[in-house]
Amino acid sequence: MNRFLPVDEQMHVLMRGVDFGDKLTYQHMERELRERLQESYTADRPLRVYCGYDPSSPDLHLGHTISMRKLRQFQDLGHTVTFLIGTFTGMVGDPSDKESARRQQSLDAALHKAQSYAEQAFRVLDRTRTQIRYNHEWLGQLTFGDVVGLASHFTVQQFLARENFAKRYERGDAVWLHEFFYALMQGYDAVALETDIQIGGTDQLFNLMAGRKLMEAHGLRPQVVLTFPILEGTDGVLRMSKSTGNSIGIDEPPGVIFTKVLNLPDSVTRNYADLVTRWDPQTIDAHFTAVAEGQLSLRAFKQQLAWEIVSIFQGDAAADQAAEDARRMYTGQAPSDAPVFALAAPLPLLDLLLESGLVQSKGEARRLVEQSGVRVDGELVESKEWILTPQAGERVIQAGKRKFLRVVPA
RNA sequence: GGGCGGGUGCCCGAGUGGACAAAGGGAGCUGACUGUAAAUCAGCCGGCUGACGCCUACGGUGGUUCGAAUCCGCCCCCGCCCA
Repeated sequence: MNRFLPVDEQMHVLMRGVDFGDKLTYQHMERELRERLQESYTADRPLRVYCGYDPSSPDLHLGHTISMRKLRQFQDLGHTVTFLIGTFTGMVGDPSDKESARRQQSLDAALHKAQSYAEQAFRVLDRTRTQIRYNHEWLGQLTFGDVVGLASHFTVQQFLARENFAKRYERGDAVWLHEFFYALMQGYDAVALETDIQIGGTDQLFNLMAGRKLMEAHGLRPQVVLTFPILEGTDGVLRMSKSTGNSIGIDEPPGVIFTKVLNLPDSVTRNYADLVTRWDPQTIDAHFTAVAEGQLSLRAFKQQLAWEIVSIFQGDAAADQAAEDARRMYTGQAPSDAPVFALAAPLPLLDLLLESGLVQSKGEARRLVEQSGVRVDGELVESKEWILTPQAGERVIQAGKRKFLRVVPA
């Protein structure tokens, strides 16, 4: 009795969403994947699959989860998955997605962020079947001679052909030598892990291919690479990234995730539905057809999308609560997770806003009132002189559209 | 090592002795409109203050001056080019 599903069934699951810029590459990789799966099936040996994540921020966001969900599929099909944390590569910073050089960080800083990465990863991955590795373990061991050896497999022209480097080079901006090393490092990860398959975003193709080249140079069979589309950020313009402030973290409060999804530009809803949800392509098509034909409002669809996304990472109950809170906020009521402020003695409203953290300074509080942005129990505050006195029951302060505070007697 | 150009508020960027908390843009915030979106319009956008005003701020430091982001000395950092 074989523990693996038939190759065709595995292929059906695994190739879903795969995206290469080039048709020929797609065909090659599809063929190679099929071969490997067949060998795995015949030999009853699981494939080694990995994806690397650089800890540039302490939190994983939806963009990370695309490849993670693919890893999960490999796990569910019985293969061996390595969640690789780029503690070493993270110090250098991947230049792939940047037109300007990224700032470097220390190993300590990278390790610190790696901790929460590993923990958050299990919102998607199966903890019992995941190996977590850190690439400083082997990259930190390489000698200068080793590095020269790795570098000798590439030409400067190959790097300068990359659009991001070419642009900077033409503009006269700095292209640092160590940025070239990034691809070597990631490529060497594949060597060190002796991997069968590496997955990543479409922007990672060059780095993944570098892995193939280096594996061959080390007498290993080159890995199969699979790339997937990039998730747009909440601004609908740039790719999702914590540093550009357009990300949705999977560990954020459910209500925050929910409203962030609701507020996505219409233009990216398809991108999110395709890449983040658990829905199959037919379901997604059906939804968008319904929207196009006016049977489903895009707004209602976004509600479903938001619920789905919260549910994936935090469960159905959290999603239900987030949906309810979104509705309450829309009608001017405090959401369930609004902070509570215990009022012991009479306090000017401006001070209350400041002390509760709703605003950053008293000037901001003043401005907010002047601009008709503050309500107490739904009633617009027109005077900056308001003083709140403790009284029985809960009162709701609203500052702007989104910030709520519940005031209760101390 | 040499030549040249830079370091300004969250970001970009103007400003070369007073009218500068510092043009303009972006981001952000509030309001109107709207679909809880986008776009658009209006306002706000260092801190304290009811306000006058005060404090902090233009890489660091020390000067010149009634007065400096602006001038001078020293220091730190960065970019391009040449070697």
